[in-house]
Amino acid sequence: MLIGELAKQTGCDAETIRYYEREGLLRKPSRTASGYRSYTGEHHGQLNFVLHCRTLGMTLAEIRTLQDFQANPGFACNDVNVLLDQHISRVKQQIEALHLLEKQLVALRNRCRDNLTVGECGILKTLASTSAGDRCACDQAA
Amino acid sequence: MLIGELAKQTGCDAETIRYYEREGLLRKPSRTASGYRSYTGEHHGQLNFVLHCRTLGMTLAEIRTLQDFQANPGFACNDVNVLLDQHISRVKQQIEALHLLEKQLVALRNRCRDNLTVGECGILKTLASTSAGDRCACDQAA
DNA sequence: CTTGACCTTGTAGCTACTCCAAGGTTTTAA
DNA sequence: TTAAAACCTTGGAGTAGCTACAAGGTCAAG
Repeated sequence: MLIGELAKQTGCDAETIRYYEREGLLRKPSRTASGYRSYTGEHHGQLNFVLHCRTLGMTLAEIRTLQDFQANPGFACNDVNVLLDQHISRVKQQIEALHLLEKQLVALRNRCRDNLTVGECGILKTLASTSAGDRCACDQAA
Repeated sequence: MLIGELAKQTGCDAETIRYYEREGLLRKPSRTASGYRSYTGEHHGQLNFVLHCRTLGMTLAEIRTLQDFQANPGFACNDVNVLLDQHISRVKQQIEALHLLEKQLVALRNRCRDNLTVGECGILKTLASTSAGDRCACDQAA
């Protein structure tokens, strides 16, 4: 199977597949006589593992860690649980930060319900007037 | 005021201040005889505006747009409202995606409540077995 | 035998910084 | 007076996770 076919089957861009190979997340495939990458079902499975982890928001480093676990089936899987728990709590933090952010944005938005000029706009006034000390801890939110 | 002083007053790193200047978000300050940047209260206010927008998760491009509005006080501020509304709906989408993500992660985590070996771990099995077609639309979540 | 669809490598771009090196300036202390 | 510490300068590289492009090689169909 050439890279285009694997890309089609997995829904992953061919450039991204090459990128994952460079990053060591995908075993290097054999090559055809003309140098084209030639993939097997095993590569397909490995790529799906990576893609699945990515949709769950894991970083490439985390995925690499999970792959290391996979390579050592006899080890205790507690570390897998820990990794996942950390990831979950990170997601929870993000959600919380975004909720706070949303509240602030809606409050800001409510400062200009009318159709005024930019000079009178409560939103821009608020953004300009607030001092840096009032900034909240939601920097991580974005 | 030199850059270090402005950094201290605003809580913004000096390198970031120089970066904002390069990116056109901060007016270029005058220089001392020895070439040091010399800031005024106006710069202080402008930087605070940028920082405040950043804590609200706005991109630098959005902030530039808002600054353009500021420069034209006579214009209708409706576009400001639109920009903010778009930003709010983006944040809402992110929150939703993260909620979905969290649910999936917790479900995944529940596949291994015991202390098994990696080979028996339900988490890795699930991650490996799920096909790409099952991937959800939460890619934007991270 | 040429057109088009594929593949290759290498490099640069994206966001919003952050860090570093190599050097100039200013202040402070011995 | 001089030396060290604490500033400042520019330019360039690195971060994550791709994405896009250029310049070229390969292959099947018409």
